[in-house]
This record gives sequence, C-alpha cells and structure tokens, in this order.
Amino acid sequence: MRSSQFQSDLLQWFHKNARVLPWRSHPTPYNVWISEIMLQQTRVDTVVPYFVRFITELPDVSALSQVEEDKLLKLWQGLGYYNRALNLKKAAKILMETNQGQLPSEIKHLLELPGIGPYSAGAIASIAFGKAVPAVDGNVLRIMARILANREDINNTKNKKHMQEVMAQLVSEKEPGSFNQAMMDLGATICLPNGEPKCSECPIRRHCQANKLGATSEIPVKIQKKVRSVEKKTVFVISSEGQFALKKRKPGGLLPNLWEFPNAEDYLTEKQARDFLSAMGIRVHDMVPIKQSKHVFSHLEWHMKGFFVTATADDRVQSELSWVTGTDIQHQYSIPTVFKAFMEYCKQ
DNA sequence: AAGACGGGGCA
DNA sequence: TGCCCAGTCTT
Repeated sequence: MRSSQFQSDLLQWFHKNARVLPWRSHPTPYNVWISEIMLQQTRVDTVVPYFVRFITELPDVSALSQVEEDKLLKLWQGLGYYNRALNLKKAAKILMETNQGQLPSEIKHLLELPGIGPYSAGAIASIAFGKAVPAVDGNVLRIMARILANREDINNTKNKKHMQEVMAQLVSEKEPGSFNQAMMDLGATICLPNGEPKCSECPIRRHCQANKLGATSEIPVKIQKKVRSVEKKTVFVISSEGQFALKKRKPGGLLPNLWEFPNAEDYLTEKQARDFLSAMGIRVHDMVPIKQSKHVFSHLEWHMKGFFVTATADDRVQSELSWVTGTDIQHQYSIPTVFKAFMEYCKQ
C-alpha cells in the first residue's frame, strides 16, 4: 500500500462527503476539546445537542473553569461517564492557572490534562492545531484491521500500540485533521462496526486486504464480553407538600456527585422499607409500590423495585436529604438516567 | 492486563 | 439480547 494513494483516496472522499457537525464549523481548540471529550465512547447523534448547549452555556475555558459543579453536571445529564465532565473543569482550572487558559498544541502537554488520553490528544493536536499526529480510536482500529486483514484481537494492548505506529506513518502531513476525521466518518458510515460494511461505496477498498479476501465479516476479531453483575435496589420517591427528597451521591465511583432518590440495597419488604425510612428520619403517611424497573450499565445491572411515599411536613427534620420541587428536579438537579422511571412520579 | 465507568442504537 | 460506540483512569 502506498501511503500517498491511500491518503488522497481517503481525503478526496472526505472533502465531498464530510458530515456537517457543529464542532466542525469553528474548530477552535476549545470546541474541538469539548467535542472530543463528549465523543469518547459516545455516538455523534447523541453528542450534538449536548455540545450545542454546552458551548452556549460555557463558551470558553474561563467560563468552564468557574462553573458551579451542579450546573456542569446538569449540562452532562444523560450523557454518561460523568467523570468526563468533572475532569473537564479540572483541566480548565489548570489551563487558567498555568497557560493563560490556552490548550497546549503538543501531545506531551495535552496528555498531562485530566481526561485526555492518547486518542483525544491526537485528535486535538491534529484537528485544532494541524499537527501531523494520529488519532487512533475504535474506528481506526476496525478499519485498519480490515485494511491489513489483521486477525489479532483489536483491543489487545500490543495491537493498539502497533496501530498507533502504523497510523503515525500513514497520517497526512498536509491535512492531518481532515485525515483523522475522514477515518472517523468512514468508520461511522461505510466501514461499519456491526452489520455488513458498505464496501462498494468505500473510497479505500482498493487498499483493503479483507475486501480482497472476502473477509470483512470476520474481521475485526474481538475477544468475548464479560458477564455483568446484578444489584438489587429499592428506590423511594418521597413526597411531602409538593416537594421530593433527593440525596447527593458521593464523589468518585459510580455516578459521582449526581443526585438520586433515596435507595437501599436489595429488595425491601414493606416492613423493612418503613424501618429504612424511619432511620432516615421520615415518617410515612402513605406508601404504595412502584412498578419494577431495570437499568443496564456497561459493567452491571440495577434491578429496582420502588415505593412512592407520602410523608408529613413535620417529619422533614433530617438533613442529608434535600427537598426539591418537580420543577427544580427538571431544571437544576442532575439525576442519572438509571432513575428515569422514578422521575416520572415527580412531574408537576 | 483487567476492571470501572453510562447510555443508547441497531441487528 | 448482545455488541459497540471519536476512551480514560485505576488497580
């Protein structure tokens, strides 16, 4: 394979077929940074509305560095991997203190910022700063496995390292940003991850060994999935005088610093539920079961039963709980999707 | 090297 | 239902 032909075939296709995306119209370092973080393990269609809202609310590094955490998490609500948002603010503060609020253009310095790994550093350096460096993501690993008819496990550390080196040689010197984005668009629209790739439309099929061998459905090869553990929970929607009880989750771990409905491990009987509420300082006026719901995370499942509890006003002494209106829940409090079914009970 | 870390779209 | 997505960080 000749690098120059591969590059020109890919770039020519990209210049005609590039997807129109909000972060591409003004690829400032800040816009590219935010988009790349949002796009980690997250589809383009999902990211677009989040990106537009985020940039409107927090247009630059300075604004991001000063944003209140609850507002930041509200902007991220439903996007997942919430540490990405917290790392974004940490990095913004570092940039304000050490670099006049500017993103660095060197890979080495980008990698020092929290939330930026090898892929994101390469993407930012190439797209925002025109550096001729690779940006190896899942698309690139899949495309290159097919191009080279490589049957190794694509997620294998050694393979990733190898691909990093291959792409460092292959990336266009003149248009590295377009080259890397072309690989993403090709992976998203032609060289598909599931289902048959659209090889007849592929601009680089003449370079593709898997296509030549008729092996595109067997490559890439990936190792098995791991079993997900299941956790049972009992969730309480507690209502008192038009307000609902929320609790802030701890920093670190799952869903850090987000808000949740009070909940207990395992399925509780009504008796156990009353004891649990009592220990929290809640006196039950009325309590009715809520339909069971299930939520699947990447590494575990929550199976949830619930109760809708009506409490009396005098019982709202205990804190650790915040009492908020349905409107506040909607506009201010960041509650993860896992509680979606229970949020329905808080509509005005 | 493996596990933690969200959520949704699609076959 | 299972896989995978413009991955990174921790153990």
